[in-house]
Amino acid sequence: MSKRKSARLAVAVPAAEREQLPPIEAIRAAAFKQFAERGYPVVTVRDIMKACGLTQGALYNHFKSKDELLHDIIASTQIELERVCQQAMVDAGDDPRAQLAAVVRAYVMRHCRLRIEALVANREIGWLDAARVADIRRSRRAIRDVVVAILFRGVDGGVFDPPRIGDRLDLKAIAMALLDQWTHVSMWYGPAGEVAEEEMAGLYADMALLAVGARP
Amino acid sequence: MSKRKSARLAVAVPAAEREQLPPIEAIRAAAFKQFAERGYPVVTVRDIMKACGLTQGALYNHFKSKDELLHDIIASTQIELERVCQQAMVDAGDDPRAQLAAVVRAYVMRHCRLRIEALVANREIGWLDAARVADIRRSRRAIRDVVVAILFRGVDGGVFDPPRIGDRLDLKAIAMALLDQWTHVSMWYGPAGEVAEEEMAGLYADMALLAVGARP
DNA sequence: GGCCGATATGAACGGGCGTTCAGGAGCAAT
DNA sequence: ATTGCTCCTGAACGCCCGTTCATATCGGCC
Repeated sequence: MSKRKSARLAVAVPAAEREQLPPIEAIRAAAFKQFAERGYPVVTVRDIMKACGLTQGALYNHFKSKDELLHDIIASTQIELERVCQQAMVDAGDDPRAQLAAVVRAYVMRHCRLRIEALVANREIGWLDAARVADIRRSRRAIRDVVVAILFRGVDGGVFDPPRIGDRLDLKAIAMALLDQWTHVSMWYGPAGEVAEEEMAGLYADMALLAVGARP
Repeated sequence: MSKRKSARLAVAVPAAEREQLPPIEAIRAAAFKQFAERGYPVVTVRDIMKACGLTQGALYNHFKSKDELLHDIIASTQIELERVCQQAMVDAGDDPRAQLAAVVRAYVMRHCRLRIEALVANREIGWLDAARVADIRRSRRAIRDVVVAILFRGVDGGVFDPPRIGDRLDLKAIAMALLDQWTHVSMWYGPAGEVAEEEMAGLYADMALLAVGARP
């Protein structure tokens, strides 16, 4: 096997700040960067620790295992994403259109700005063991349910008219389709890109409102 | 490391047909299944060959390396996907609305029916070496360009009115957003599911037409 | 029957893996 | 000066990896 020395994904270096981070934070940062660039299973404990200027054994003073390290960094971003989405909905008032737009903006903006973190959280989750993966999936379901709830209120109040399957309305499928769209902007959004994060978030919000048949 | 004995993703067994396949096809099938379930880097050559009732050395009578095997199975599905999309557009006549709907349907239907293949093609591409990954990316770009071209003709002919960023129109971003949505249905669509493939494809087509502001 | 090309075997190779652990370094409190 | 604690080192352990290769098997063809 080629063992992948080359990068899967270019990621900007966090500059010279590395030196004064406490070791546990340096490990987290190095792990994030390397997992994003090359993927969890081919990044070795030795790789991560060398990037922090330490040797492999020192990892186990801060984490029980490589698996726990992955869970730690995924869980922290996932929980924060859940919080941001809940907050966006609450702050947006009562109109489901405003709520949906606010959640899309928050979600997409975060996936543009913190694309490394989003990438790792979404792509590497499968390497966690069963107990830890369940923890993350719960949070994902919670976000999906926020979207479903907004859609339901919008349909109920007559401001959304989303496409149906025959005469059935599958809000869960629609929410999944929208979330897939928002999530994977982190796969291709260019940080030095031509389009600003806010503009991208606005575009996605407009598309979402159109897709669910929001009345103007 | 846990080395992941458990499945990342449940996949139906191809039944008793395995026995009469020629060896190279049996290897391809076993590799597809295992890569989908557990991910390329943790599936060993020994795993794949044991699933075919052979030993590890026999792989190299059919493929030059594990990497070539991955490229072989990804490329075959990717090329076919490209062909299906092109064909769908051509068969749909001149109306960009019919063309877009046809491409969505073809794309989503394929990603529901052949979800294992789609999953591997989309998720494991990053493990290929640089030369082989370029080959696949070209095909993906070609599909994206099909979508961009349809959008362009639709806007040009006044039947699409997609959201803009300020006054700018970013058809590439819109095409990417739509493709992300269609692609990742393969991550959660349940084959024994409540919704048939055709219905799901129809739902996605409706959402796409709404999202680009198609006139009725 | 004898030969050949295609294909399978399974030991071997060189290397890397996650994790453990005995020992050492630095430092604050005694 | 001594103790005790935290943190780090780097060798060691047991295991598995992709790949190679000498050897064996087998079906078809002269």
